[in-house]
Amino acid sequence: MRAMAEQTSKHTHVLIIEDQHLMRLALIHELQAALPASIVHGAANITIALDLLESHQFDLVVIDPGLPGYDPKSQDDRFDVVQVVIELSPDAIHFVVTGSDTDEEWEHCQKLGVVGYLAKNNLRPGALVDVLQEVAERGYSVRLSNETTAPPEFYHSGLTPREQEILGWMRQRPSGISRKEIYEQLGDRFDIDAASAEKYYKRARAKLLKTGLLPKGL
Amino acid sequence: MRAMAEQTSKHTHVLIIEDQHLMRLALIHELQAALPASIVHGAANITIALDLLESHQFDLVVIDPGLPGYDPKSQDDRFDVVQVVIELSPDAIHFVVTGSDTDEEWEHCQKLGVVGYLAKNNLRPGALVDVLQEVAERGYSVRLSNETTAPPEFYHSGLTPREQEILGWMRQRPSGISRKEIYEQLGDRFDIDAASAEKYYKRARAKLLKTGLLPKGL
DNA sequence: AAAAATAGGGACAACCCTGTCCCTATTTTG
DNA sequence: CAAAATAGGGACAGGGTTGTCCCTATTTTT
Repeated sequence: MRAMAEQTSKHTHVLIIEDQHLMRLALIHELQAALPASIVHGAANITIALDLLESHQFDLVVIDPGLPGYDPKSQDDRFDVVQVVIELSPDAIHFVVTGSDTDEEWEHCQKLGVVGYLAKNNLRPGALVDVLQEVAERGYSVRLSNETTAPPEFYHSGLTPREQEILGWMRQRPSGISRKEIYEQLGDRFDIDAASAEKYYKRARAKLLKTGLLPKGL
Repeated sequence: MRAMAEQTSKHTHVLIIEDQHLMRLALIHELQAALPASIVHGAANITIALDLLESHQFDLVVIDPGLPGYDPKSQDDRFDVVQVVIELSPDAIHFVVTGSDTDEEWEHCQKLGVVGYLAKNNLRPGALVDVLQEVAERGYSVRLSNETTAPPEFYHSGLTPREQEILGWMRQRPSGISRKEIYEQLGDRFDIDAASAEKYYKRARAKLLKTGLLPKGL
């Protein structure tokens, strides 16, 4: 009485192949945020990945070719992983995520069937929605390594995520822009009232003041 | 009227230097979980890091030596980053987190003053508490790369974190162990009632059944 | 066959986060 | 000076998560 049609649901089935545990978890979270109705599987090594590929059918597979057991300096080894995975999931679309990206590797991966090539370096929270959309529109998406000018981050254990987020944006306020304008931008961005954004900022500020520590830019 | 004593609070001040955004975020979360009363700063590149090191005093600095602008194949470049950071924060303890660890690099880092050397490969969620304790007890902690036998992971967008967690543990149940025993272990581990753990598992199961998808091991 | 384990629920309080609205001083800007 | 912006709050509803307790069938074990 086994159910034959296991892929009847409307969910997107995703597989993440990545040996760094924290990165794999982060990618899983990113994927779930980008694809609200999704089921995401994680594989820490190629053995598990092959098992899952044989027993499930995926719509999207994300591969980090830098797996243990393969020589990280050997391009052939890296491509082997990608090629095997693609052969086992011919109907899925495939992304490669890597810490050491090169233009040549992307070109080679593209020939193997990869449509997304993303440097870990250039993969920010929330960026996957853009990547997915770009793939849908243009057929591929490439984000090579990029020395970013990200502002310093500040995390206080007493703040809620919203407060953290609002505070992060406020700390990037360019001179000449009033806070009020930021509140409006934030309200627009998060689809909340500007007054609410203001409230969050004030509460965050109050918390930091109480503990005697708020960053320079207020 | 500037406040001179900025480090009066009881909080632990942490700096994470890591160029991969998702990994940096993950490390920040891990640190906040491991050090409940902590203030964590993140730096995506060495420039920001140096700025922060000059303007703040840290208790713990976590460094990924594989920063852009440095030749990843050059050991000298990697050590340079570590050395400069240590010189600018002589009172802090220093961890190195890297995707490409070697025994020799650890030995060299140790001479520079590093007390924690962790392969990203071998850094699981929650592991930092153990690392911190080991450092406190033995003075150092090393976790070199390790081809782990992690079980496959399964994430469904409709499950709460607790349900996700309980389900993850339940899926690893060895044969011969009853679910009830797992409930008791979980209750012990999360400091909740075994009955609550059972409840979470059942609810998770119900949700998966409703969408027509539950992993093989029930 | 009796006992234990399991499936599949309902009800409920407590808590936190979110989001909205409203208020008054004080400071800065035009 | 007058107007706008900012600091620093209070109150409150709604929602989700957590955690506890309780219930009845069905299945498995002993």
